[in-house]
Formats: sequence, structure tokens, C-alpha cells
Amino acid sequence: MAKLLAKQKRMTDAVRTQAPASEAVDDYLKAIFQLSGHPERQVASNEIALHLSITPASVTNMLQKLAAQEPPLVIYKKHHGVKLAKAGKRRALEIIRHHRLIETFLHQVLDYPWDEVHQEAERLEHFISERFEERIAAKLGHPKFDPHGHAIPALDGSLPSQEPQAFAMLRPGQSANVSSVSDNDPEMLRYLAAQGIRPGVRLTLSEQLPFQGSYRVRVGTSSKLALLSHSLVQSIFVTIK
Amino acid sequence: MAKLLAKQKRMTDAVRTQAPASEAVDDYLKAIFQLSGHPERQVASNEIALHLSITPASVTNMLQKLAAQEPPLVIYKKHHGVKLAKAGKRRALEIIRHHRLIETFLHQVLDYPWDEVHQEAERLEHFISERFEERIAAKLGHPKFDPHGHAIPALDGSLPSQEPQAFAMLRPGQSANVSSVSDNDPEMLRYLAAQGIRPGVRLTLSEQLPFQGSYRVRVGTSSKLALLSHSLVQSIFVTIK
DNA sequence: TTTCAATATTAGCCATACCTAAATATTACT
DNA sequence: AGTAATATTTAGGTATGGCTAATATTGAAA
Repeated sequence: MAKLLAKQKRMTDAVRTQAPASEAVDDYLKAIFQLSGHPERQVASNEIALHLSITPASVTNMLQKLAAQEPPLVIYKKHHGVKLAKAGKRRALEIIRHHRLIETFLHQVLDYPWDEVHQEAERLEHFISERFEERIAAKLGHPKFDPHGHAIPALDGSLPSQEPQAFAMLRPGQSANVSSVSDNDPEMLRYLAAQGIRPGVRLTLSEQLPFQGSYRVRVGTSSKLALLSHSLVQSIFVTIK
Repeated sequence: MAKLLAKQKRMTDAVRTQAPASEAVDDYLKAIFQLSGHPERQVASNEIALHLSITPASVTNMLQKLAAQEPPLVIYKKHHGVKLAKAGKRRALEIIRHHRLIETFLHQVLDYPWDEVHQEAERLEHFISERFEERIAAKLGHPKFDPHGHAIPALDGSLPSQEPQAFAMLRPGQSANVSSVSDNDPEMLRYLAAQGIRPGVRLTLSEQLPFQGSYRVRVGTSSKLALLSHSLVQSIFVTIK
């Protein structure tokens, strides 16, 4: 006589539930978007784990959930990484749009200092409504760039394809315009601001000191020379023209 | 030989964890603040349950957690209701301040219609920083009232002691100024707006139709008469002068 | 082609945060 | 003192999102 327990079903914990729509999900989608770059490539779970400071196992688990959504948020091939599915990309771009609009708004309308906008935007980006988004965009005149020089995705998700060069690519004597700086390190932003380095400013690499130690840089047309460490330079992107 | 399992400890689920600081907590604190009125009185768990549309059991559970916090957020006497402890009151007033500042901001700076501000504020109130709060307050010139006429708590938590009369207290022929209207029902707010009824407007009760059916009301100095149902009238508070 | 290190996935579990229904207890009246 | 209304406890559920350890896969070097 077959026990009723036979089929037990002892559902494992993985892929146990279904469709989240949370901050965590937003963060995964953003991470995948940012890591997959242009042109788009598969992102490994390890990279995501590293980026979000969690274990790879947690990532695999979440990726399976995201792929199982209807509609799916990511395309996930076991052992071969993920990329964003249409809905996931839409959401990622929406969040990034929120983030950058909020940063711009905080800076321009609420007079936040440059280095404080990121933290606030990072929280609020998940919670504002479509209406809020639309209203601040209108208020700001539908800006194309945030205070750090990052392009703001349009409502339809389109982003001007940027070709940001790492500043470190420059050779001594070469000049370039700052297009953007990383937005997530307040201390660095304060330092750059103090040196007069911000999007739009022209930089000339004066000399690169030995052993990758640091870079001496002329800011704008002034005679001011800024000394930038290797790690600082990583945060600066330029267009050469 | 005493089994090691002896003490079993089979911890029940109640009061199992400790210190949350979430939206749910905010909502409990707000509910208690609102229900406890002026002068302050104990609030029964049943009332809270009703207000938040959850079961009394859930309320008891949460109240125990809130009382066990360090510092305690509520003073809770079994079977005798709760009131807010100092820290809880501080938080409740902070949230209410957030809510009302955000409503005012949405209305005045972002041109939200009257009836849409509540929903957005209800979400954002939990997530804005001190700095955000301070900046919108400054931008608005430190307003004392939100768009529905509710007083905005000051930074120190002080609230002008309001003595809002229920409109329904008026007798036919009496006049009074609208001090505030409830903010949580968009449809009602649109109706009131269409009738020209908003904080600051003077109303005269023209006649009260039988069987508590409805109220005929003169709005301002116009000859306009508005017909208000019993339930609508519940949402209007006035000062008689 | 085999082997092996790097990487990814599975299985099982843990914790937090909320909530519920049903059983039980307390209070405050009559 | 009995009882109806209220409140609390008990036991357990659901959902999210994390972790470790064991295991499996992949791809490149030998």
C-alpha cells in the first residue's frame, strides 16, 4: 500500500518562489546592465557576486528566479552567464534613469553638493512613481546628463552610445575633455571638485610619474596642475577631440 | 541521564526577534499617534488592527517588539493598550513631517494635483534622508501646513495644538472656515476641489436634509450651494470663528 | 584526450519580517 | 460571580534573500 507520503515533494529551497519586484531585483538588474557593457556580453555569476558583495550561490539562485519570471527578466544559460531580457533591460534602464534624474534634481533644484547626490538617489530610485519621474524630468527641462556627466536614458530606454575613454589611455602632452566621473565615492568627488575637475573641463596630461604612481595634469587653461593617483584616474572618463 | 534536548527551548514564534525599523514599524507608530489623539490616551490593539486592516494578534506581536526595543518605541501594558514612548513619538512625528512636507513639495514644486500627493508621499515618507527633508522644507519656506490643511510638525516635533471641529457639529445657519480635509481619498478630494472646498474657504451650513442624508452648504461668498453626503462631511474639519 | 583548477550550481538551512486562525486568558460589567 | 468583549498566546505559514558545503561543469594546459 503506497504511502501517501510517497511523492513527498520535499521541495528544495532553490527556485522555491516566484516573482519578486524588489530593491534586490533592481540591484541585480542594474549590476547586470552595467557589467555587460557595450557591445553586450554575457555576465558571469561570479562577477555579479563580486559586484554586489554576496556569494555566487546567492546569485545563481536569484538568476533562476529572474529567468523564471513572466515575462523573463534575464536570459540565463547555466554555466554560461546571463544577459538582460527585454523586460529586464527596460527595468534596468528605468532605474538608471530614475537614479540620474534624481541626482540631477537634487543637485540643481535642491542644491545638494556634488558628492552627496549618489547616496540619496541610490535609495530613492526604487520608490518614485512614473509621475514623479516625469515631473522632475520636466522641471529640469529633460536633461541629457547628470551632474557626473553620465547620460540619462530617455523614456524609451535609448541611451546615446558613449565612447568614454579611460583617462589613463592618454599619453603625456595629450588633451581631452572630461566626459564623466564615477559617482559613488564622495571623498573622491570632493577632491576632484577641489581640483576643478568636472564634466566638460579640458585636461592635459602633463606627465606620468614612474611606477604608475601618479599623473600630473593641467586643468583647463589655467596654470593649475593637479596631482592624481592611479586609483583616482580610474574614475575619470574623457573624450578626445 | 538527562537528555541534552531537555531544555528543548522550542522558542515560539512570538516575540522571536528584536529590533525592526521598517515601513511596517513606521506605520504602526503613525497609527498609534493618530489614534491616541489629544490629549493622549491609551490605544487598544483592536483599534490599531482595524486601522491597519490586520488581525489583533499581529498587533499584539508587533507591540511587544516595539516595547522591547532599546530605547522602547512604545509603552505597552498587556490588556491595557499602548501609547508612544519618547522615541516612538519622535519617529511618528518625523514620518508625519516627512509626509506633509512631501505632499506640499509635490503640490507646489512639482505641480502634482491635490488628490495625487498622498499616495506618493505615503511611499516616500519612509525613505527620504534628513538632508532631503531639510532641503525641501527650506525650498518651501518652512511651511506650516500641507495642501490639505494639516499642520506640519516642526523639526523639534512640536505641532500647533489644533482644535479641528468636525463639520458635522455645525447647526444650520452657522459658518466656519475649512481648516483641513482628509487626504487619503482621491475621488473625494477631486469632488471637493470641484466644489471649491479647500482649506481656508468659508462654509455656511444651509440646511441638513433629514435622515442624516446630506448637507446643503454655501461655499465662500458665492451663491454656490454644494450638496455633501454624510460620509463626505466626515472628511471636513473646520474652525468656527 | 585526459586532467584539473576555476567557476557554477544544488541541496539544505538560517534569519528576518509579517501575517493568520484557533485556543486561551483577562477585564470590566451587570 | 458570571459573562461578553477584548486581548494574548500558541503554533504555524509565506515570502524574501542570504549562507555553507558538497557536487558538477567547463575549458584550457599538459
